[in-house]
Amino acid sequence: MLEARLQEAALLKRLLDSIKELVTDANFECNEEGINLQAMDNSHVALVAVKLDATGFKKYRCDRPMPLGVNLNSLTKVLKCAKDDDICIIKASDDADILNLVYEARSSDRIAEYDMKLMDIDAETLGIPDTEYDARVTMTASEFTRIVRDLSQLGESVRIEVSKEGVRFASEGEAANGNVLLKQTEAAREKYANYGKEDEEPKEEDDDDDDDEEGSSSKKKIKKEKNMKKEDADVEMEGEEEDEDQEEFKPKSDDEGEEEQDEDEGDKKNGKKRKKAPAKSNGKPAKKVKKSDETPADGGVLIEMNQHVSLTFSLKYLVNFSKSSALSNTVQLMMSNDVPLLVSYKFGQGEIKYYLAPKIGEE
Amino acid sequence: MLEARLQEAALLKRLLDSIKELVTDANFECNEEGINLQAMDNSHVALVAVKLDATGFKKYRCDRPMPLGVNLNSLTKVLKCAKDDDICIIKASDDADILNLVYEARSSDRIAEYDMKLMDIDAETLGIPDTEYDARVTMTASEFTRIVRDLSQLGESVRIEVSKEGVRFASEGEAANGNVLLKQTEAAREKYANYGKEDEEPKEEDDDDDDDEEGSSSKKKIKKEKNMKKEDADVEMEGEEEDEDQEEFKPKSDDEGEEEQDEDEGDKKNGKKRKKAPAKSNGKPAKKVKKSDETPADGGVLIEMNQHVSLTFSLKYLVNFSKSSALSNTVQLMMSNDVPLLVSYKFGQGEIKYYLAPKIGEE
DNA sequence: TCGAGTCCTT
DNA sequence: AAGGACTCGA
Repeated sequence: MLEARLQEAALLKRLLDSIKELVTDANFECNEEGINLQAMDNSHVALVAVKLDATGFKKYRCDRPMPLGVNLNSLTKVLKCAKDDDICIIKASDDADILNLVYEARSSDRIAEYDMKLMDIDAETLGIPDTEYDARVTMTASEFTRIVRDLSQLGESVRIEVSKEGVRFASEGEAANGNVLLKQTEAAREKYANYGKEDEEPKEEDDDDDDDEEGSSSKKKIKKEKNMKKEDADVEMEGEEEDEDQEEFKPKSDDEGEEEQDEDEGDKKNGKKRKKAPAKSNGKPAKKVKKSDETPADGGVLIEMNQHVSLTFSLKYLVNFSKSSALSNTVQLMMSNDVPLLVSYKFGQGEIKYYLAPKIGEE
Repeated sequence: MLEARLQEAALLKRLLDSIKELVTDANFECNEEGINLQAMDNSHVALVAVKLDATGFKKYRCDRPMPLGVNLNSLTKVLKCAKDDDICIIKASDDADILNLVYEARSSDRIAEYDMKLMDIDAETLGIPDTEYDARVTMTASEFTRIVRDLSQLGESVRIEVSKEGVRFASEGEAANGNVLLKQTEAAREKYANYGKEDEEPKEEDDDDDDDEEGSSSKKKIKKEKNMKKEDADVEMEGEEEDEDQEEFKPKSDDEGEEEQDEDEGDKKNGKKRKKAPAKSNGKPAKKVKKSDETPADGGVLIEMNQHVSLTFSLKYLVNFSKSSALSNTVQLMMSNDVPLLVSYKFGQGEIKYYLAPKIGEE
């Protein structure tokens, strides 16, 4: 038995808008901690992972873990029947063959109820390791959207290059080449000082003891990352059907990875973890990270990095990912060389993460 | 070497939006005085001429005249990558095979750079004489847009008829006939009293002594116009490839035209030069003609004419021209019987002019 | 007058 | 399916 009451149907609607073109069917894995969805896109090039925390619901009850196999097109249709500010109650009985959605107007004078057929979907929940990345870029979602959309006019792919000074997105096309450089600014640094530290579990890291083992950890982390991959290989994407695309996901194996940029690395990497331990939160008061963030001004990025990274990705997917800007004002790009990019949008009740393998041939 | 710095990319964006459906490729003729573009539309029925004064740029440098052959679709794409309030720097080296565009955010924390391939386009710069017209109609761009769009729903063409009292736009269609009469009002007269006299070379008229020498000069001007045509025939549109459409552009041939209107003629041609000599500004204070004009109220037209004119034009083109209302709030229609209509939008940094041959058969 | 939603076009 | 334009509502 699952019963989840959502304050606003809009959240689900936006969520579905974000992923429905990438994925057609997916299991909503419900357990007492919340609802998770994970799926490869239809061409098995990208992976999307959604997490909705139980705490984000007005009411949440899930007696036992259950996968709800949903056709996203159907769910999108049903969700279109909800008004944005309707209260939305989702129910499924233990046999999990029907998803029951109730939309209740704020005023309670309208109650709509929909039953949607569920389906059995092979559970391919992939264990995605909480990898460490060499570079993390935090920026406004709208700017990211803008950049990938702009560049997608020119060419098929974009090279993303991160250095301490900023991040550069560069594309080449028949008619024109273009690149956009976003500089790290003090304003951006302050703006995002607390990003992901409130309301949100970092989750992207697994070092639970402490966030700031600066120094020392660079190697460790890199190793850890690799380890993770190995360890979870069987449950990872690689473990799945052998798709040639798959290969891209487990990039070339690490030839380098011995370097130390301890201080920076430590800082960066632990940034997320450090949330609760306000070790050095720039002294900023804990601003609520509401739906996303409340910062209005565009421009500027926060760069956290150990190492210069330069990766090339298909713009088509990035444009697709960027639809999630409806869910959050802020996006984070996590990158390590030759490793899939992680694009993360955190919102009040959870997070949506996209993984995309880099183009190997560069271009 | 060309380098031009534009305060707002929006100007270029709007400019391209205005013409990109009319013309696919065109030379941006750059010289020390600014940038000019001139092209026939794809079906060789209309001609568009854009002028951007060097003085309108924040910085402008052009060492030697150079034509930049641009595919307007490509340029449009590249310009879409600029935000409206970006500073836009255009550069081309002397070999002129690449156009470099840099967009700089106001905050300078974003710098985008695009390189666009240029192409060789047969220079067909047509010498367009600064013709005298029998009638000039000045009105708000939005009203013009509205009228041609409205009438285009009824029929294919519109008859524009100018009398002292006003201007009438009339169309006939299968389902309905319609006409719109705009009366000249005192308000409009005042509103436009200084239009084009500030910031801008008049250029549309050369009667520097007065705008309203009604009566007396009508014949004179007509003659002048014809002279102009003859004189510049070789460089005029007529001089181009023999397109049957061409014919429309050189309406009836001047039977008279032996007279000398030296002063007028000289004026016209030098009109641009004369700008600094504020001969007769109607005593109006020099209101800045900013982006366009600052007059808010719609309605009413200013009519300046020697002679009643009645001409029929294809609405399709007029609707197309009217896109330039993004550039200016005011439009001027210049007409003489059997001569191409000139539709002119003046904006802070220049002007865009469209020429359209009348339909001869009337309908 | 501005913003959001819908419809149409590419 | 996405972007732009237009219309209606707040």
